[in-house]
Amino acid sequence: MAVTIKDVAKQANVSPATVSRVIADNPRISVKTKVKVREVMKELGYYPNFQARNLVAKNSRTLGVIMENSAALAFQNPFFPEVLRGISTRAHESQYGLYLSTGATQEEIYEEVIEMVQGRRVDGIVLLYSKIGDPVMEYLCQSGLPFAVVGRPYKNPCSVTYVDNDNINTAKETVEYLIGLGHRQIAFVGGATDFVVSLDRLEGYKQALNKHGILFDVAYTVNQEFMQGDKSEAIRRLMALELPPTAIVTHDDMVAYEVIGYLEDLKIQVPEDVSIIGFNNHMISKHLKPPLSTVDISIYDLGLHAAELVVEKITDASVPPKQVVVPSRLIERGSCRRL
Amino acid sequence: MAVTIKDVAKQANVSPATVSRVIADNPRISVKTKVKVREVMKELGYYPNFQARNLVAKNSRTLGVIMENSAALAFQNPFFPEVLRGISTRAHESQYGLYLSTGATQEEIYEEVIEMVQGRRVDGIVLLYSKIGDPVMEYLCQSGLPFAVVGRPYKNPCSVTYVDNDNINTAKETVEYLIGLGHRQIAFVGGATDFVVSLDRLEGYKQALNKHGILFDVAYTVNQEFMQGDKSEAIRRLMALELPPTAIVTHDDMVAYEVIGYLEDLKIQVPEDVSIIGFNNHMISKHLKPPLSTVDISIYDLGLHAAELVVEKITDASVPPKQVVVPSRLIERGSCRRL
DNA sequence: CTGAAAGCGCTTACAG
DNA sequence: CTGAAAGCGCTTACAG
Repeated sequence: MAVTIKDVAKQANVSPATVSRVIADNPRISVKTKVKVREVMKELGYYPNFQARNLVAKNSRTLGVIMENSAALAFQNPFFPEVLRGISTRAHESQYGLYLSTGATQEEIYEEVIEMVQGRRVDGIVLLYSKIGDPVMEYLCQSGLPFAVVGRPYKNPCSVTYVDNDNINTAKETVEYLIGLGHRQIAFVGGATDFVVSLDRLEGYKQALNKHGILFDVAYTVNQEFMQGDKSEAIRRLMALELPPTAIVTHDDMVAYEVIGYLEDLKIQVPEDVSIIGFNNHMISKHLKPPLSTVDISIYDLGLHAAELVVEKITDASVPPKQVVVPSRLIERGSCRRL
Repeated sequence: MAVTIKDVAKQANVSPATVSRVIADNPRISVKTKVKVREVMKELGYYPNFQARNLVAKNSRTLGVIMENSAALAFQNPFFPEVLRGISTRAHESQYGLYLSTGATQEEIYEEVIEMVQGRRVDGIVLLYSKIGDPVMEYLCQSGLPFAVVGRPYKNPCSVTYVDNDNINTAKETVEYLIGLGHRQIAFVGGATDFVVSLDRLEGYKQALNKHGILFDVAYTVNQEFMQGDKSEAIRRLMALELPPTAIVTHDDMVAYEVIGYLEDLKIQVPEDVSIIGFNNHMISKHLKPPLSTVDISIYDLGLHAAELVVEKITDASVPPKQVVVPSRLIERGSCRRL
């Protein structure tokens, strides 16, 4: 049997209440008593039982982290580990633990989140994605539990606390960079269309084209869901257009390299024939061939701020919803060329 | 205030004990009562409080997952997300939650683990690494809590439950594959030397050389710590040997590509001048140039089995320590050539 | 088949 | 400065 507060109390000749106060470092307890109790605690190897403590404290000092477990994609992508590292670091600073969702489908996740919240398993939640019509976010909103989203919510963004890049402008500037290099036929390979980040980047892409008098044409866009089918076929189709793209923006570095692979199959060289640009600045991208121009979106900071916001909200329920914009920046390397 | 068992009891005109039994689906409760109580639970939106339930049940239905958060490396590497996906899947099947360590240093992790265990936060633990002289594993051993390690323990492996590849033989076969292609000068770029996996693979490397009458020479080995210094310099030195390697085995695909990058800086081509082989079969490796020959170590299965073993041990404390060997296989692609 | 009571290990007003 | 008592929300022998 584990040693409890009673064992310590008995051994130290004080009441359990006093031991509890020593643990909480209550200033009304004499230094002498504290020293003695702490000695006994060490001697017996006492550690507080979290379940008991949390039950009465009505908190858990735990943050729930909600992510999708389904797609191998979600995991292979460096986004998840890096954002988690940011969350983890910030949580550890404030002595919060991390509880991870394990569900694979949207339904499983939904059920899990409700259990976490209603079951008082977590004090707050970091939602690692923002998608359209997501019941999880809706539930979270009406639950009243502190939470922060990594990514802009689709509906009423002002009432939700979130961290995001300015994806619209980032995408816009990225496309304008290519336009500045003389490109006019620019393709866009985006992520799944139910993610807000995909919509935002597509919007930025459109805005850039529009600003420079280039007509938007869906034929130049490829989305992730489509790519789940036959990716190489999607690229083949793209390059078979009457005016094939001279530049391609992709939503992730690894996807960029995959596209480069398909282009090579078609004897199309990067950057000689086609320029390409990625997102996320994967650690390896600068070492690969060609070194990839990419947008660094500061994934670690996204996680750090999300955790920060949740902890703040837990600590002080009266803070209004906040939105943090994490800067992103274009890193020029060798995968784009001037026309 | 959240709705409790008492609220349900009152509304359903039964005692709290009965409600509790309905939750547990106790067969001694009449169907009629069950139906009524369940109705009320749904009506009031009742969810059990985990803290309370766990306190009396003396378990938490939670698995602790211990990993290192320090190195950006640990996270960028696809190993972590993929092994977590395996763990997550298996845990979810048995309705276990996942609690993640957040510590960055070995000391922080050590403290966290003790708190998790003594504080009854978790019912079992998956340790995601095995390193020499790790106080965490020693503590876990003597704690009596069910745990499983991903990776062979350095000391008394027979008394610890773990999952691993047969790293010695895998490395041996990998090197023999290169020897079979006519290579004699084979370099080895391994991970940090305090990880058992690194030792094992180095051992396999040595065994292969020895078996084929090739003298082992440390000059042909580069370890990760060394590489933390100046990686490109390490490769330069390697290639400046009197008999430079004609083949290089690296412990990770991404490291392999980084090495390839440094080789290219030296105007050395892969596979024309040097053959190279990776580990982990990163999703992107088949798309990159050159397509990388690599050892697929079934990371997902490593996680799946580790979780399986812990759950089994939790369910039945009497099961003896088990060791599961997950198969790995060499995937031949275009980065090696016959001499 | 169901209820009253005790208890899991802790915290926190309330007294003194 | 410290203790006795009540209670957090649940479960589980023990009765009946």
